[in-house]
Parts: sequence; C-alpha cells; structure tokens
Amino acid sequence: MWAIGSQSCFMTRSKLFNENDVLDKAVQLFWCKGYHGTSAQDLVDALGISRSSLYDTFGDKRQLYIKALQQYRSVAAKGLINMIEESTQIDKTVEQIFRMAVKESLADKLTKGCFVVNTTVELAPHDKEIASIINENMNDIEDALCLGIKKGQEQGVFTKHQNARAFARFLFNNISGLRVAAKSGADKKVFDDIVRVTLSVLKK
Amino acid sequence: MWAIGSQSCFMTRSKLFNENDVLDKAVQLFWCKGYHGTSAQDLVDALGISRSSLYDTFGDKRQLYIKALQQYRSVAAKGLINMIEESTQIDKTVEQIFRMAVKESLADKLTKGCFVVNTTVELAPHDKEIASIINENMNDIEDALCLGIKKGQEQGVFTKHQNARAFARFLFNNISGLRVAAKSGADKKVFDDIVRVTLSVLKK
DNA sequence: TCTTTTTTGGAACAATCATTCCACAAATGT
DNA sequence: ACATTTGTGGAATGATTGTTCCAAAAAAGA
Repeated sequence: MWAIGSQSCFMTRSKLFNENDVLDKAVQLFWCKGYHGTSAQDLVDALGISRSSLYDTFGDKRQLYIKALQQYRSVAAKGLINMIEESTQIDKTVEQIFRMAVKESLADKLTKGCFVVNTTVELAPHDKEIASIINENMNDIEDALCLGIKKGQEQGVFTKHQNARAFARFLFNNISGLRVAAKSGADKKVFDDIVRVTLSVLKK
Repeated sequence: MWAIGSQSCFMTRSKLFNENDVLDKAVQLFWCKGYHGTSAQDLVDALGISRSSLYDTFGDKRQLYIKALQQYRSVAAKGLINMIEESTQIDKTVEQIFRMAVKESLADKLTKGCFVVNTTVELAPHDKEIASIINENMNDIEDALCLGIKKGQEQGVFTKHQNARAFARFLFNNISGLRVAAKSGADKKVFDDIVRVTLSVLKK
C-alpha cells in the first residue's frame, strides 16, 4: 500500500449504479410526491439502491433533495435560458416557451407541475438554503426573459409601453401560475386562454 | 331516562372549546406548514385541545384539513366574490383585489402564501376529494371575475379585445402566481411590476 | 492469492407518526 | 344527591419515520 497525502492509491470496488441516473429517479419521485410526501422507503424502492448506498452517496434525505433540485434546475432553467439567448425571432421563442409549458402540463398524467414551483410552495419559507436556490433560479430566468424582451423591443416586435424588467417578472408570474393550474388538472381551453392573453400584452 | 328513537334526551356535558375557534387555529397551522408538514402533536399543541377531543370532534387529520380548507375558502373566496358582485367601479375593485393580495403577502412574515394554492400544489394530484374542492373554488372565483369583467366591458372601462372568460382565467392565473412569489419572499417592486402589467391588459 | 479499501444489502435503531383507548371529570334531568 | 351521558387528558398503540451499523461481497494492486 502506498499513498499520496491522505488519498489512498488503491482502486477498489466501484459503485454498481450511475449517480446521475439515480439522481434523475430522485427528481421524478420528489417532483411527484414532494419532500414530506416522499419517505426513505419510497426512495429505496424507486431508486433501486439500498439505504446504505443512498446515505453514503447523498448524505441524507434533505441533501438528496437539494441535489435533485439542482439537477432539475440545470436542465429546465438552462434549457429555457439557451432558447432565449440563441433566439433570432424572440416573439416566436417566447410563444414557444409558453406553448411548451402547456404541452408538458397536458402530457403529464401525474400532474407533477414544476419541481421548482412545488419546492417554493412546500419548502422555501422553512429552509433558507433551498430558498436561495429557488431565488437564484428565479433571477436567472427573469434575467434571461428580460434580455429577450429588450431584444424584442429593439427589434420592434414587443411594445415599449412597459419596461423589460416588469414584463419579465410578469411573464415569470404567469409561468408560475400555469404550473399551479397544471396541478389542479386544468384543461387545454384554460391554458390557451391564459397564454393568449399573457402574450397579447407584449404586442405592439 | 327517556328516549326518542335512538337519541337520548339527556343534555350532558358540553364541549369546553368553540369548534370554530379551533378550526381557525387549524387553518393557520396547515396554511403555514402544509398537510404533511403538520403532525398530530403540532395540532394538539396549537389547537389547545387534547387528542381525544380532536379526533372525537373532527374525525382524523385529513378530515380536519378538509374542514379547515373549507373554512378558509368560505372566508377568502366569498369575500372576493362579494367585492366583485357589490362593486360599482369594477376597474377600481379589480385593482383593489390585486393590491390587497400584495399587501397581505408583504405583511405576512410567515410567508404562508395562499392556503388554496398551497393545497393545490401539495395535495390536489393525490386526493380526489380535495381536488374537487380546489376546482370548485377556482370555478367560483373565475365566474365572479368573469362577471366583473363583463360588467366592466359593458361600462366601457375594460377592453373587449379578449372575451371575459379568458380575462378571468388570466387574472386568476396571475393571482396564483403572486401567491407563489409570496412564498419565495418576493419584494414590493416585483409585486408592483406584476400587478401593473397584469392590470394594463384590461385597459381600453 | 493475499491485502486493503469501498460498496452493498439488510437488520437494527430511536424517534416520531397518526390513531385508539380508558379512567375520570363534568354536566343535567330527575 | 343520583344516575346517566358525554367530553377530557394523557397514556398506550402499532406502524412508519429517517438514519446508522455491520458483516459480507467485490474490486484491484501487490
């Protein structure tokens, strides 16, 4: 046996599971059932790994939840932000973002809504660290929307009747609302009405 | 002892607490901590009655939650509906509804949000009975808003550019959104931006 | 193959969960 | 005051909670 510093140079047994795959399963479970609604047993059953592997790899239930939340965020938020930053026809892109949210909501038979919105409602007021992740997420999306709206205003496809920041906050608010509506099982007509009126605000 | 049918005509010991007062305390607790976040011990501590009285009077935790939800609904929703129905200047009333929601959110140091929104997110997908209460609530508020908007459109204070039902759904969606934002501790500037843009949609 | 290190499954843990139970207190017509 | 009924406090219930522990399995350089 030989070592560099405190690290052993033995390469021993490696994990039988892919950490990222397991995290994806945790996202699905927490997203569907919430933090308090998901038990350690639920996690063991759904993740397909034993308690010891679970706690050894992720610490505890709360840390696993936080990692799952960040995993979700890195997919959902970054996807949305990329769409806006790479957009050439920003008015079409904003509409696309809303249509996507509606499509996802209608397709989701478990009515999971949005993991970030669910977390905001269940945990944000009681957990500072989680609240700060939520707020970082909100700021990132708001900034991206703001940038997109400015672009649209300069291109002349969006009205300048209100400032871009206000529009961005307004759009974000409606996305939150849609995700709550999804949880109550709203139908296409309701979603379409909301999206149509929301988007009409931006028009010149 | 004498009886009519199976009912005894003895008038015996009456409850030491007011059922409505206790229900109000249950509303506050569930509103703040959610269903799964509130334990039976929490309830005993906060309601000031013993386990036996609690279970004897309200059945079980879920039934107590449902009664609390209906209690909240009967205050919050009916208040809002009355405001609209008795309004003479409907544009001012709609603005007042939004300003009230903002004021409440900023004043609430526990960031409880809205009990109905919280319930929608936590329980609606997993409990049919609760989902139907939520939907009834949504329909009642949407109907009242729709009526108000029609009134405003006839009075010429609201635009007819979209139909009243679509506007009602849109307004409801923004109220939901505000309640989620409240949970993340949003500040006055954010709320004011959202409300200003939302209300601008209705203007002629 | 031996040694060393890490992962694994599952038993075991104390704490907490929602709920039930019971002996006693309180109230009221008689 | 008595009989009868119902409400009350708190102990007790078994199930489930999140977490820890341990013996055994697996992996890989020596």
